[in-house]
Amino acid sequence: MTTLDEKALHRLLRRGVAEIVVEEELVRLLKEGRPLRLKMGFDPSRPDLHLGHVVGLRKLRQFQELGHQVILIVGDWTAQIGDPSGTSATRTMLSAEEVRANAQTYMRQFFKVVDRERTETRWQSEWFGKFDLSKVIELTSRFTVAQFLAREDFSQRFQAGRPIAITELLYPLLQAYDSLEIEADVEFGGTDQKFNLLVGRELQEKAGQRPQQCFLVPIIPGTDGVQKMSKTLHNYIAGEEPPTEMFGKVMSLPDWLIMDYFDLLTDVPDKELAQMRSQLAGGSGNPMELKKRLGCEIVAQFHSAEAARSAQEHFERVVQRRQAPEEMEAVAISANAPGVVEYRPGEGAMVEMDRFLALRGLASSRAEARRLLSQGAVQINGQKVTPDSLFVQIEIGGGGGVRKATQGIYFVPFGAVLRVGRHRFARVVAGQ
RNA sequence: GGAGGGGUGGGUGAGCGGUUUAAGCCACCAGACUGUAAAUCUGGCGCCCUUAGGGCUUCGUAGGUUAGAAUCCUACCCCCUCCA
Repeated sequence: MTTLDEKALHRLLRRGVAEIVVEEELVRLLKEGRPLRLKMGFDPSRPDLHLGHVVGLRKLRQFQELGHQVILIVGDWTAQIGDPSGTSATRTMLSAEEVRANAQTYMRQFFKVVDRERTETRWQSEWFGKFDLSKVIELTSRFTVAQFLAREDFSQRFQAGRPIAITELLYPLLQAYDSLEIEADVEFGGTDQKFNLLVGRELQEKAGQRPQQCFLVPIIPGTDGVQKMSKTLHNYIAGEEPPTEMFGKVMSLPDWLIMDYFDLLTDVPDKELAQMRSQLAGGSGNPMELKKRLGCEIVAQFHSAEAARSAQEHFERVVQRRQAPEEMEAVAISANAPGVVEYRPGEGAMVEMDRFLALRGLASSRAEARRLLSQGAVQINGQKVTPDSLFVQIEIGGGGGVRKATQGIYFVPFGAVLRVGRHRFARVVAGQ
């Protein structure tokens, strides 16, 4: 066990913490000098892990560095109920294989942050698999409806006349029982988990166990800057994203989120954070530069420092200087491919651009391709394809079936870089 | 068991016989601008056909009434509330 000085304690219990119940007891536990059992649950119906979760995982990691033990609970039973915090549609039961696959996906990301050596993985089915009705009754008998209605989410819905499924009431109980089973000393969760964690605390106490401390971490806003990061709101940065995308998403964060992210998702020392804050406030710091640093810090955690560097280079090249990326997808043009009007071996081809873009997946439909063209979003070798040039009159075919096309025929040379919008690039190559 | 409310485009949420591919907002896409893929501004945002223009498809599902339906009728499915 590492000894605990005041500075370490401060870092552990102040930064990136929303609330601790009960803090004095946690401090006492930490000073006991034995490895604490830190509980963290995970819902295997949603294996994706994003930065919102990482806030808590980083905290677990910090505890591990002091010698404590993480117990990761795979919530294969609670997953079937659905977390009451949302609009909770009925969940479909997951097969054992699905749960296992999801758990693997999850852990692959989980252990990018948390130390595998100091983690024990437990499945709820270990204990709930042999739970019988008498135990359910015993468990439920320990709590009252009034207690549950104290929870804001439940009481609001109750008063608004919105439904609360019975199983939803069971959810916190099952989660609480997990704590009892593994004899958790501390349970971690976002502030929205407060109720659930408190139920665990209470259950342990009623069962004669030392009640767990509840460690609540802040919920971070998503890339929209307003709502909490979540998959359903499509405002998340996933742990599994490729470096360039992860970096790009960080750059697209609203500026006002920069410091929160630094605070909760990086190890940049408080002193530096304070500097950054004053820079931002005073207008002397460029938010873009800070965001680049943030992007690097985050990408490095999930990939590598090297990946972070090249992601930044990619950003500077493609976004800032508007140059083509080094690597891009190749699109082959052959003589009789759809959209090709005239094929010139060794040179390139005349193509109906809208059809071409749609068929090659560079636009989602022909209508979409037209929109992009008319908005000037398409470039060939850096040359903007202007709407005016849409109306080039060209004769197609020969002999009897002469057809006149008056729209969107362009010459695309082999080797050309095709750019659609800001993000999509392709290199044209000769095909069969 | 009884009474009632509701199912609309990725999300909210209007519309409640024609002027409706269906308001507004959000998300998203593009352009401009910029020290950022921030902010801001502008435009776009079902699909197909050859631009103009035309055609098709969409408002829980299936039928029906009508010159015409997201809007009316019938049946069915699903969701919710209240009383018991």
